[in-house]
Amino acid sequence: MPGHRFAKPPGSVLEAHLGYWLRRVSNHVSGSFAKSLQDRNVSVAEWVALSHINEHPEVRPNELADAMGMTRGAISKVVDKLEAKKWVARKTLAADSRGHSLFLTRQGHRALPELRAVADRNDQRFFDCLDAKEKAALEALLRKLTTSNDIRNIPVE
Amino acid sequence: MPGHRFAKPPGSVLEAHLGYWLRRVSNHVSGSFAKSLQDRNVSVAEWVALSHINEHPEVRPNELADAMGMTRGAISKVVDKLEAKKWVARKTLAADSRGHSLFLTRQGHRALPELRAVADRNDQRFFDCLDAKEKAALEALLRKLTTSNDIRNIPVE
DNA sequence: GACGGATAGTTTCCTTGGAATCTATTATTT
DNA sequence: AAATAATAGATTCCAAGGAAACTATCCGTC
Repeated sequence: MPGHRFAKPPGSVLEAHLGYWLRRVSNHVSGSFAKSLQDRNVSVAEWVALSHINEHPEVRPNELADAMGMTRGAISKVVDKLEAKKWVARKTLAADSRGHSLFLTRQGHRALPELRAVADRNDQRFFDCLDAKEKAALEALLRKLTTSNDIRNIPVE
Repeated sequence: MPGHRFAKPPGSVLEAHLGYWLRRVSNHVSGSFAKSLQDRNVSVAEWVALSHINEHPEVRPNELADAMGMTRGAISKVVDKLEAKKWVARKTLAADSRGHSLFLTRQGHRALPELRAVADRNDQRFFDCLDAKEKAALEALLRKLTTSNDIRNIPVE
């Protein structure tokens, strides 16, 4: 193992930052995922929202925003898109007429499997180069970073 | 530890994807970095470009785009910003008048240390929760993903 | 050495997402 | 119960980045 003896091999300032590597890889993975989805005219954010609403029926836009790490404004637009596709509907709460709850339409449910397949394929393709152990290690590290930095998580319920 | 015994605890389809975790953490780290920089009116992309040009004087926009994983069009705009700040200058190549080379101005050099400090702090803060071993593991995994997926890398020279 | 392609960089158009504002409703205070 | 504050969601405005078109130059061929 050469070059590990005298402090940081000069390398690059950028490369010294884990955030740099993270951004690099993440942008690439997400970018490629976005490209796979764009044949279907679906954005990554739409997929995440759809999937989340599916798993948390009756979520409120508020919570969805938290879960997805986006602002309410952005979520509002994403939901608009999904509503335009007739995949998601908003229902005004009985208790509080300011609030809505979100749920999938029948069509939304029908759209899920294919999108999930695209997501699965994309993920597999990218992380194929890691063996099971490495994948587990990566996931564990990312989870640790998530919780340690109080990154708003999917309502764990 | 409940619910860990029978195959994949249903969890969530999203959470099953490493790309999801990656995006989540990466967005958060970069977002926070962006916020630290915005007092100085500097974007993450500008920091990366500045730093890269510093370490590779005379790079061409072309190469910078490759290195940063951005399009030439986007780089053009980032360089515009840096030029407006008088931190970077373009010099037309003698050999090929289509091409430029980029280099830091004196002011650009002077701006570096403070920005580097911001970057360092941000990175430390986020990855503080990992010990040295974990950090090394994470970096190794990200590097592996980078090379295995042929993510255009900083010209390794 | 003129013409058809490649190439470098720029520009234009479009989409996405954040910040701040706005509207409508509900909660709280007095 | 009137007035004020807080909250949910939508809207507006802006900056960033990709795709594709555009401009200027260079290269290879004839």
